[in-house]
Amino acid sequence: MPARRSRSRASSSPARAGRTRLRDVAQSAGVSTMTVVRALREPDKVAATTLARVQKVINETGYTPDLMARGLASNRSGLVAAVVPLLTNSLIAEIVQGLTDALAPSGIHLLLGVSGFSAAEEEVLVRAFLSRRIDGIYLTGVGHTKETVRMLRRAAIPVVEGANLTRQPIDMLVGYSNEQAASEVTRYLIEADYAPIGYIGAFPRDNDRARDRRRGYELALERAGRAVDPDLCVETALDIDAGARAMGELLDRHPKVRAAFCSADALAVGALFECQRRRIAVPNRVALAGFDDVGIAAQVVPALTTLRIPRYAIGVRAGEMIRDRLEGRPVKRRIVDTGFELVPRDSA
Amino acid sequence: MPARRSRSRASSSPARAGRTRLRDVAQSAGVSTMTVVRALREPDKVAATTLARVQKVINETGYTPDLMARGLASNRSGLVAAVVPLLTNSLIAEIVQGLTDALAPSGIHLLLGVSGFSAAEEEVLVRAFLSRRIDGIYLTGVGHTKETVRMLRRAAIPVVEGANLTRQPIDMLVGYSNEQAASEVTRYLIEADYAPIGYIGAFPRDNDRARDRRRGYELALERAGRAVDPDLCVETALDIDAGARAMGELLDRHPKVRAAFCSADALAVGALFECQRRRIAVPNRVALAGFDDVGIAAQVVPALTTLRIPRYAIGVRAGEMIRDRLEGRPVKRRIVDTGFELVPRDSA
DNA sequence: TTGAAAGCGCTAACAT
DNA sequence: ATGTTAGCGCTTTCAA
Repeated sequence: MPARRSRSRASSSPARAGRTRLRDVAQSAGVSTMTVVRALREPDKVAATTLARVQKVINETGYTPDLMARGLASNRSGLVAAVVPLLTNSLIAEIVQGLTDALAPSGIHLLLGVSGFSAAEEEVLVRAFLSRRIDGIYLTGVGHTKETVRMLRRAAIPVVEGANLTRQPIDMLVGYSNEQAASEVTRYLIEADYAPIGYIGAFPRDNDRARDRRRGYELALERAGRAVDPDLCVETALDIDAGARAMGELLDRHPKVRAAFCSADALAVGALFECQRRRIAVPNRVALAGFDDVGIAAQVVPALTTLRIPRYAIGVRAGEMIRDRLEGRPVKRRIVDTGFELVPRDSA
Repeated sequence: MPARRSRSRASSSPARAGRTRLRDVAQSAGVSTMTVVRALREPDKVAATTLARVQKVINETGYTPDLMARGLASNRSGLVAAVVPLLTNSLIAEIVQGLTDALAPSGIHLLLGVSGFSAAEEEVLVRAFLSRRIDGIYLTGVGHTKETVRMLRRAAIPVVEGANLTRQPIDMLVGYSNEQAASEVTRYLIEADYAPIGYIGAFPRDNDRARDRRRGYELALERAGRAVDPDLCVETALDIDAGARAMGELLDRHPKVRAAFCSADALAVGALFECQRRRIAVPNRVALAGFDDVGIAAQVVPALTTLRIPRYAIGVRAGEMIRDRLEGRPVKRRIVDTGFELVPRDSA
């Protein structure tokens, strides 16, 4: 039986075309692979002279470990996934930014999945990521399919749900009560005596944050003894254009609407522009309030009254929680309520 | 020599705690592993009855292939990386969105790296991603360290640089001439007889797009026989706040400035708000032009004159080019010039 | 302080 | 149409 060439294990004779392997380094340095591994990870446990020899070879060859092989052998991929509904939203982008920033120091890489506000798509992504043996995962919101939850529980990896609150997180959670927050903004509008107060929000389907925000709006009205008029509520896509169109619709339907609570700054900003186009004075004829306190909120004229949440910090905290778990540090609180803060400005 | 238990290959006796493996499926179905592989990937090559048996087991066990092991064995990770300078910018987020959308159908996952406008950090990320055996990579812009280029060339994987043009891409490229585009916007301002025309742009360091845009601005002035006054140019961070501050600075330094070319819509929008705060009429007293035609540009009042580039399409095209290469389809054009389009609106 | 051997779960190449 | 075998490049366990 002639030795096969194509997949021959011996690296000696035919000059290997591929990358330098651990074994190549070991061979060149005249040591075993284990010694190289130790030189890399626990240098103190290797004799100084041996260490020097190994490091020299590593530098010369530019050896980099194959993270794929390492992952297979060690049962640790060094990969953490993040599933977000969309990327083109300042709030979400900041959370992801926080995640990558928190994970980078540990050499963990981020696998990004965009679900398009679909729990089914989220499930598909989670399944695929699990196939990749991710070490942890960040999920937007607290609404997921049964199957998503089941798979994640079974995988027994650190899971952080973010940007909302629930009693029964899959594992860990860092967020705030969207319902309470929205209710607070609405109460602020109520106390300023605006009436009627309309609602402009994102589609609630597969979006628990949006649903809870609307609920908060309704709750505040009810608590104030005001009726909730579904006709004053417009639900739409989550961007500036949509916000503008929604405001137009609201104004057409209810020319006398006196205020609008927009469940996202992007929507509020769009609404503001629509008012400006119609020469409707804000806040004098219509007051506007947003949600998230994204960068633009403070800059727009009039500055937007909104609700501040620690956008970037949510991502960072989530990343840290995952890291803590992976590195064996106990996570004190599995549910972190970041809270929120009403930011009254000029638009309401 | 007693058989070791802990890492014993035999899966029969001790009920395996871990996930179902290919071998487990094969065993349960009473076939070899290869038959399971074929059932999964080339079902026609498997007898109907065998196929049914295998699929039954797969369904029952919920078997999912271990992509890590597959990657190691097949030398294909199914991972594509994207390195972007930051995420909290609408333009960039849309490109990444396009990338994931284009890659998803092939089951390729996106590894996200954020470099923070640092070529050195980009290099670190590229090196790490290469360690992970990525199958392809998207890089923002055409300016990279020598070492980044060297590593990528050596890795011989599909590389797409995006959002700018160069004669010598590392491999493939999909973008447009930032210089020409900026020059065109500036020329538009010149022909409208605004003078002097200021410049507000992102820091040029490790940002070739920003550098080229400023060059385009200067070029247009020179071609029109106008002097370039560095004092009319403000460089800053890339967000709305920074744009507002930059505009303030420009107005303070040159109260008579008649127009400003902002090398990104985020900056232009910030500048517009600053003008509104100072009750400076746009475009009557100061004309403003942006760049990118991000969603907000059309909505802001007055609507922003800007330059449209196919934001989302750049990401999609880049993703397709990588896929084509990976799937063995010849890539006709390695350099795709997407072009751009001046969008005159109300702000200038 | 160092090394040998087995194996992570899969695929590629070569049988039959 | 199905099976056998030898790896992918690393880590783990045990031994020296």
